[in-house]
Amino acid sequence: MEKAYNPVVMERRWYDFWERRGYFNPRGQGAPYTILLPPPNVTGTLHMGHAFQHTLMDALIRYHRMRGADVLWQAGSDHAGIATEMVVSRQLQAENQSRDRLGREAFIARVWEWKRQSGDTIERQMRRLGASADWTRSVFTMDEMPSRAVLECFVRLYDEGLIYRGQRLVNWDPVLQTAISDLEVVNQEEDGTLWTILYPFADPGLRGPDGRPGLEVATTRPETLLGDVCVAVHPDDERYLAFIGKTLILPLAGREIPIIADDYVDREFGTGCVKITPAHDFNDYEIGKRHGFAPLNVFTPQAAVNDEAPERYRGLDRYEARRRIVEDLKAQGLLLASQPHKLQIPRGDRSGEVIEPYLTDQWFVSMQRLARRGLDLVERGEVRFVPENWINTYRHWLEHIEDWCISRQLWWGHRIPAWYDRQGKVYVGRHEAEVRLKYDLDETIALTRDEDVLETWFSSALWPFSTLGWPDETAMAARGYEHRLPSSVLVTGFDILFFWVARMIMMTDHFTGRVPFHEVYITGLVRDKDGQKMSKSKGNILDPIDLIDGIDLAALIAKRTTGLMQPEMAERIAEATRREFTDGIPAFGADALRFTFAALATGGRDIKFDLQRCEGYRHFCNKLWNAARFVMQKIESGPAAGNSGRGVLEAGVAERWIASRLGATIAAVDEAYAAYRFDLAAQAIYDFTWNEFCDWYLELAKPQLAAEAEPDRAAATRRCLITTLDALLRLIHPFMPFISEEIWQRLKPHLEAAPDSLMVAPWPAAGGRDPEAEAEIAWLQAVILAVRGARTELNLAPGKPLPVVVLGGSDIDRRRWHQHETWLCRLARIAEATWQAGGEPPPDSALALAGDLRIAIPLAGLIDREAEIARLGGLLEKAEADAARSAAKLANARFVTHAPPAVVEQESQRLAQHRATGDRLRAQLKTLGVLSPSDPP
RNA sequence: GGGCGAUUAGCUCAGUUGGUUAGAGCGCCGUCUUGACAUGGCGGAGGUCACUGGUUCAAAUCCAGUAUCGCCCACCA
Repeated sequence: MEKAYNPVVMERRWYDFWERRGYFNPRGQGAPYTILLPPPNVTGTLHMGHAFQHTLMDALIRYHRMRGADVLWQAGSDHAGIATEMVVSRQLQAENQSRDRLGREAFIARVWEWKRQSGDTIERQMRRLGASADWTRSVFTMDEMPSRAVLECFVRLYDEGLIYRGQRLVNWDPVLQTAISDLEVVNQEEDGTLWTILYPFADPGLRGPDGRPGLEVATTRPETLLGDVCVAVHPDDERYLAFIGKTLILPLAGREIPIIADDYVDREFGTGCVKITPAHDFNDYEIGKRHGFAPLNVFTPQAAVNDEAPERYRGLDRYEARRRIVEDLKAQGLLLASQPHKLQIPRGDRSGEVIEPYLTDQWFVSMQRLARRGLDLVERGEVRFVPENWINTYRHWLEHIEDWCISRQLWWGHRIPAWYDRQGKVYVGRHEAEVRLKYDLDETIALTRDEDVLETWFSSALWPFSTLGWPDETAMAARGYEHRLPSSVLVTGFDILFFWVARMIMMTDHFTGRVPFHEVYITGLVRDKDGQKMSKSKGNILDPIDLIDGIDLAALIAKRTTGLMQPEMAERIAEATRREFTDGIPAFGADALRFTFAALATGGRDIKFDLQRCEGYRHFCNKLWNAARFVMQKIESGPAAGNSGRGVLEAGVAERWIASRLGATIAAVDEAYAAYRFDLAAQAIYDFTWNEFCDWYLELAKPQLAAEAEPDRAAATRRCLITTLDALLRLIHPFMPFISEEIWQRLKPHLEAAPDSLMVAPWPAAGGRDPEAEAEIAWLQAVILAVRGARTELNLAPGKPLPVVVLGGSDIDRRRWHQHETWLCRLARIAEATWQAGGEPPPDSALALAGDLRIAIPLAGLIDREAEIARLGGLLEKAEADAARSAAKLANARFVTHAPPAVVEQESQRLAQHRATGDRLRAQLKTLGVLSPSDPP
């Protein structure tokens, strides 16, 4: 084996090997275990969030595959309507072309072309990460199979009355010119102005509460004034009681509008008078409805003023109209005040544009009934969230859900299966022929199909069963519908809990009567090392591929600064990047990256991604690599004991110990997987590998391998090296598939009845513990650590073997010492040990304490007396403080009577131990000439 | 305005039902080119567990409140 771990050459080797052998496909045996890949959008490339989630999914998939399950990781991708249209539109713009000039058909052809060339990017990246998804079953949301499910569901929901079409106020993006759902609107607090406008009374004789000839109305959107239908006050507001039912003259428009009472109005805010514009505000829409006012729409779809408004304002953009209206009001003396005001601005999550409430015809899914079921299923535990507190968020949303606007005025997506006759009557069916048949329409009636498409999340909501061939029975049988639904677990981010998870639960239940998955593991967000959200505009994105392969500084800066929405940020981003990555990013390899993600995945909270962590796990790979190299050298240098009972019996205490520790580690890892605690699993593996296998077992093995006089022992040791490394590699494989396979393939010739690949090798069983061996080695470690500690603290040459005198101790200590003398001498660098039954240690010696043992290191002339006195003094101080604390506890009668006997017993043993330690230290100090260092406590 | 979460070593985080002297990695200090590994070995320093009060024999852990930060939801013009 090469001396250093090198991921770059190695990781290329294995992926094709696995895939060619069909290991990614279900094997058709065992209990089903299924994960649906949240289909990534075809717009982009893999980002850190994907890599994180994919790592966890792949770990689960590989783990369960090794445990013998019939595993399917269902791959796929999403057409991502708006996002993809935007990407392609931007490309067209760069070519001086446009969507509208191209026309619907040509545009869609163009998007398909983009999809084909970019759709593979994510898959390629996932392969680099080692994702063992079944690519042969990969599904795209606009493929024929899922599209059939979309049609079917739409038609059924319509026929059941759960889908309806209607004119409603919706969130409208005036730039993209499409409706979007509530969830696609993000409210941001921004600076604005609150204007106070005087609406004059129609009756010139009237005076308002402050003596003015009208009512003062506060608004943040004066341009919508043109669409006002009334002014509302609170029914109990004494200031305005007298005016309810009177009328006002709408400024600039000159229309007469009434004053009404509605308890929606907050008397404390502004002037207590609210202008009501039903066509341009969601609340006003409701008030208008309550009081029988028809909405008056004064905007075009582009959010310019339309012909309903006075001529002076027609055609003006909404902001231009605002400016002009404020100006005109001021000129007429009707603008009473304007003050800075913070307000929530609704923006489209994709376009970033300010969203208009806008009156249009759209398709909706009626949510009440579906939501009740969706909530019920989770409340009853049929779908379980991990961490479970997400149920609160889920519940709150479903309890306050509004009907879902599913139509989009776009071209890229599933076209709505609705047709209209000349009178605008709507007919819904799977295709035109079915519609004619269903509604008895002959050929003389011209039908035109609805121009709109369904929003992306509609098809996503059906994903758990549309990928299984539903509703086509043949396809369902072929795809294993019966045992793949529900899937085992969904791994996804909280950001799409409503967009996707909730809707899948509702739709899957509605159409199949099943839940889509048993568990939802909700991951946190991957943030940068300072906790900032990673985004292109902040310039702090990391491409997972760059962590795997490495990237130089120039290329990284180029990547971060090209294609920015705000090019002026480029210099600042470049500067920050230079500061953080002076030498670019080194190649960490996919395994180290994956292990980092696993180690950071603590119970669903956001993770700050720190390169140093990744570097640490690359070192871990190197450690593993070198441990394997050592094992390979040793097992190739002589025979190994067989797997027979005899070999096991020959195993020494070190072998029994490492087997016991391995068993405990496997149990811990199993437990961690069951609880989705990837961090704990990674920790257990890391700890075992480094701190037990490498630091102790390999060191204990060395003298056994070198003992030529004991060939059986060496053979048993070789056997143990083989079995432990084998099990360890299996344990590591779900997190680090490449390095584990690479090493395992080299180990394979030494294994009996091994499969072709580690990937399909069985998961190791968590064997029983061996308390006797654990106690024995714990004793050994305590002695070695005590001697080493004393040596270094006294600045004794670390390499030089020293003679020691051992005092005290029990028969067991004595037996253990003699039995393990080889190890003690080697690992603690002891030249020779002399046992002394009792009495004083040699003068001028240092003392190491391990349990009841006193180990004196006589070093006349070499020892720094003052240093040793200081060291022992420190230890004594601590022993006395500990003893005092225990004594105080035991002196407390309430403790002795209330605490469980075991705890009291433990405490008194502790006290005895501390006192004994103190006595020994005092005795030792006395031999160094320190008289009565302190009185016993 | 509601809801959720966080606050533990210089940094990033563990700490399961209350019970040794609160742990890990990274970083830091000292030391060692010993035959798997300097991407390493050995040893070490470093914490009033945000704050206040309460429950308890015993609190990082349970309860109440406070502070700071973050996220989600929400119709104050």
